[in-house]
Amino acid sequence: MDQVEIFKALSNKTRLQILSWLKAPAENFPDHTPVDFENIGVCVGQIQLKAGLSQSTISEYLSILQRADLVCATRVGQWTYYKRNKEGLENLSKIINTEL
Amino acid sequence: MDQVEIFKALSNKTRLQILSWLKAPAENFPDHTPVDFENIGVCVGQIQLKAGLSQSTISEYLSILQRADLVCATRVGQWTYYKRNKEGLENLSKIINTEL
DNA sequence: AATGTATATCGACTTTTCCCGATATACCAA
DNA sequence: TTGGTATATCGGGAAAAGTCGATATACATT
Repeated sequence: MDQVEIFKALSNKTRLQILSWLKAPAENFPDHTPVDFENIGVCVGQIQLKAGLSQSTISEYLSILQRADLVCATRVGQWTYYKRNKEGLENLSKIINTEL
Repeated sequence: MDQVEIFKALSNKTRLQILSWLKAPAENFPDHTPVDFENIGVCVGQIQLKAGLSQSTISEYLSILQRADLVCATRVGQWTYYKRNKEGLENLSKIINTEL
């Protein structure tokens, strides 16, 4: 993954918020249907509701975050659940600590 | 400093390169006039030469990095020397490790 | 098969970023 | 004070990102 694309993914207030929300899904999505979102994540609709932007925008934002390896997606039925990508975030941390 | 602005500053190939060059100025700017650039940094002209973009572009890029607290500037005579901002980079690392 | 719900993709418009050349400013040297 | 060098700022045109509504796709239910 191109480093620039990682930072581009993070240079948007809403996308940064999404990532921070996904760090603590239970606190940030208390109304989420009780699937095991600590493991599979939060569905697009809940994120959209919280973000207050259009469905299409949030869907695109999530795929930008996914392309940057910052979140990962799991499709279950008609829902797509997104959660933090731990490895991608650790990789980012390493980039900052060793290359910049 | 707004977090988004920090990531925006980093979402450009040239600006990322500048930051990585400034991590090891002695290796990356061997032709630099022997001022103590480990301490005060590298002047704009040398960075511009290495980046291969126009003077105005590099000057602007450096001020974007400075506004994001990623580099700091020292004016000496007609030169402005830029170096890494250690604190700003540590702060960024902390943001990623604790908030994302 | 028909309908309903969740998400993804498309087309368009607006705002922001990229990057330049030209000009301004600051400093130095003769 | 005149001219030279280094950097900063300004104005602009092209490209990319932000964001939407409309539409497509995928799946579930009847």
